[in-house]
Amino acid sequence: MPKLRPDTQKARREHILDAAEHCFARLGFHRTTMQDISRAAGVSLGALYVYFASKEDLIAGITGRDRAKLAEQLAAVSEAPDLMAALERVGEHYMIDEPRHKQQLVIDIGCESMRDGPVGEIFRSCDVFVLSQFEALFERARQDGRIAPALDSKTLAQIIAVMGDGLFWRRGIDPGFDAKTLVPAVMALIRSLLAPSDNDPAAAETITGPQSSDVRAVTRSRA
Amino acid sequence: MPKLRPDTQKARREHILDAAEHCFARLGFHRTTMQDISRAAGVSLGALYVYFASKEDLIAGITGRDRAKLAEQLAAVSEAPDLMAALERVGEHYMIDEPRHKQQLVIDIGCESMRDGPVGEIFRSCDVFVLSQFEALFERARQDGRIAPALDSKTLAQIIAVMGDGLFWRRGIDPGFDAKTLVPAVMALIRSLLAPSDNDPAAAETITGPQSSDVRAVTRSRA
Amino acid sequence: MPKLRPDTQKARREHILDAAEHCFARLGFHRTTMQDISRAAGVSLGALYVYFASKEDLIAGITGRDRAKLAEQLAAVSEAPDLMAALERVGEHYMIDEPRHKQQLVIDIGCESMRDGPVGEIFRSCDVFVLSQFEALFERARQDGRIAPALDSKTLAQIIAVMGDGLFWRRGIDPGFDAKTLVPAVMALIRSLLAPSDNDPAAAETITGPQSSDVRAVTRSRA
Amino acid sequence: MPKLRPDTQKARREHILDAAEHCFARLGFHRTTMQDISRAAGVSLGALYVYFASKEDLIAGITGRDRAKLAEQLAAVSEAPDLMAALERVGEHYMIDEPRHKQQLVIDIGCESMRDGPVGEIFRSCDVFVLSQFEALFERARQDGRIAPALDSKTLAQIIAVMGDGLFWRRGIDPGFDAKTLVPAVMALIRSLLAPSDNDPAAAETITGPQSSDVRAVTRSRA
DNA sequence: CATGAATGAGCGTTCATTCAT
DNA sequence: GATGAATGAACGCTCATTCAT
Repeated sequence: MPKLRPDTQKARREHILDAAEHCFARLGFHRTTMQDISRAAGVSLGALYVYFASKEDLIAGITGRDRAKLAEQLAAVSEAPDLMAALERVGEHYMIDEPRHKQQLVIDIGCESMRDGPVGEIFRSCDVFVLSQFEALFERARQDGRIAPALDSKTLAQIIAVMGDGLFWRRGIDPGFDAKTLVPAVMALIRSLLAPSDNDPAAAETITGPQSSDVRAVTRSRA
Repeated sequence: MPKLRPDTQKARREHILDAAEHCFARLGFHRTTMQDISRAAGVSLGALYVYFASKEDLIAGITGRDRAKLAEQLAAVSEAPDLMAALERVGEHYMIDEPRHKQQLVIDIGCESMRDGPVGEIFRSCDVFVLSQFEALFERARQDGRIAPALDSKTLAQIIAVMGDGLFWRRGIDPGFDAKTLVPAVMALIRSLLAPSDNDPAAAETITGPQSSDVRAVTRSRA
Repeated sequence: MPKLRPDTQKARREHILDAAEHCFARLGFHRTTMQDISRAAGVSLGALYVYFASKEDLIAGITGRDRAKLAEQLAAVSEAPDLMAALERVGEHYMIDEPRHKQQLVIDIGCESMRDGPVGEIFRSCDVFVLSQFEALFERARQDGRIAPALDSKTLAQIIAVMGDGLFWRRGIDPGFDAKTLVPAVMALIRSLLAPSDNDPAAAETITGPQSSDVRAVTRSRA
Repeated sequence: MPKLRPDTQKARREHILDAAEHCFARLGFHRTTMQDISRAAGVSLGALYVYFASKEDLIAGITGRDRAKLAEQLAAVSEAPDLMAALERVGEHYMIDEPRHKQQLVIDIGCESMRDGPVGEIFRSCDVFVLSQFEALFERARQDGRIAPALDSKTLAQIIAVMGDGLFWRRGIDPGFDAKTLVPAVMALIRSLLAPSDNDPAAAETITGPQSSDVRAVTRSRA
């Protein structure tokens, strides 16, 4: 069995990562055994260790993959003509399209990252990256005159993180979580923070007026 | 040997719970061994099992205690003359006064609660309780004319939970978390959602203008 | 099961050490599993770890026990009226009375000690101890006029070690090893090095004369 | 694909054996993995198994090579005009010129040879061969009148082995081993055993007096 | 012949839980 | 009631060896 073609290797790695993600999401990091993952991936235990040096390395792989995906999405938001609409799409993607166990996985990894170790380092670096991406995004938007927030970009990024993570957490933790209601409500909140003016010079009025009507619309849709 | 007096039993239980809380907060649930806890409590391993049937029972106990405490605080908020000020005090208590360990403990417990089992049940029942308390609180405030929110009380309660849990999560997860800036900012957001009319019947319009001044006020008040 | 009496604990430790010694001697350190030892000791795997923290700790225990025993023997030699006779008794004890697998065990431990680690440290400290004991023994004997060696005590101790270890090694390694012949022959060599005068002022003559006759006696006994 | 030329095969074998020797010497037999060796040899894992059937087969190969080398040296000693000088050169070669690694390797192999298996067989056959070579050597020297030992040749060979192996062992095991002092001292002992008469027919009497001067002579000659 | 990915039994060690004292 | 020694299944991980390519 000579050297595998790099793309075959890559594919196998991804396949194992998928299996691991699935197991971790269902059972949690600690309850999942390497056997579980190897079985789920249809691969021998030894083969697992050919691709990943340790259980933690699997988490690192999953986190890295997620970061790459989020980076792409953030880049797309950054270039979108309508900032809020793009942001909303990202929010809906994560909170509605994706299965709930993805959130649970992120929570598990975050939980694991609290006591330091390699997982913590990776998770933190990913977090710093996302925060700085958001900050840059808002800074650019502000300079382009597309938003007129009262808060500085860094704080803005942090509040977004608080709300995004809050949604993540609640979706993972609360079986009664109502994404359809809460995501738009949070988005309206974000909109009020950013005070976006998009292409509309009358934007100043969208802050109170339309925003509250948005909120009401959401409320009505629940009725 | 006669049965221990009930209050001695109770005290011993509390003492063990304290030790367990300490260990879980420092090491996390999975890394803490029953030996660790028995040692920290100055109690034999066997005695531990007299008071708690299993490791999970210990988290259940901790969660229950926390619930009682939060219920008390919520009751106090409910009876406070100034709703927002009371809410702010609760927020500051959890996010600033309490050590970071406590957040990490809650995150750990929440994480554990995701896969069903006794911990999940307790945690969820606690969550439902808090949510309903908040809902009732807002409903009463609305009927008293103290707030004039655009959203229904249930959604309001859920958004508060999202933001509260978001703060909890970020404080536990992010070593660079800046509570002094973020807690007031989130409080201002909540104020804008509730549109409290405590002293001002025109509160509904304070979303942008007054909101930002609110933020500044809060920030100033902490300096 | 309350605290075991210290002597019961000690006895259990010794019992496990015996079992481990037996296994290591038969199979070697690396081929012996903790299961093997626990089975041989009639103890559960977990109980093994109550008494010894690791596999290496077992080696440490065995080595420590051996050192204590040798220290006793050396002390006895030191106080014996007839130095050479006492030395010979020690040599015969180790090379003839004790089963061959004791040598093999020592060789195994020494082998393990070469690449550093905790085993190496223990083994080396034991070696230094024995060497210094020998040196002190010879120094005292020289000052008492009981021996008149041409070499200094330190070198003497080292040569004794070379010959003692050589005998150990060969007994462990060579199934055809003839202790009955070689131990006396080596003892005669040691005698020639020490030039003992015991209580006999005519000792100078015992160096060549009796020594060679000793050697011949040994040779004859093999015929 | 045609079979490789026999000398290419031979060269590859030697090359792998070199790499294995290096790894074993540094890490020990058990800590060295087949991967280590294949990497050190710059050869694929599969290729390793083309040349050597197993890990044990590698030690067997190394041992065999050593035997051939020692046999050559012994033959040279046998033909040397000055027996003791030749013996001394061999001793100095092994104990001083060669790196300590080599001793450790031999000890490792000997250790491995204790529990039977192919390694034991090879090692033992090598040992028997060396012993018999020594015996023949001494027998011839005695008949030629070059030595006049008090012991028979077989015992002589065995004592030489004890002392040689003792030096090997101590050099491998003891970081404080002082070859410069001990090798000459042991050589003087051997000289006293052999009672060589090369230049001096009165050699038989040199056991104490001349012996010590011999020791000094050897020591001086190295200064 | 050469390759190196794949295998899987087996290792040392941990720890929630039990129960004889 | 209290003790802590004992249990043993289960864990993450290794590595000699094989064999499809």
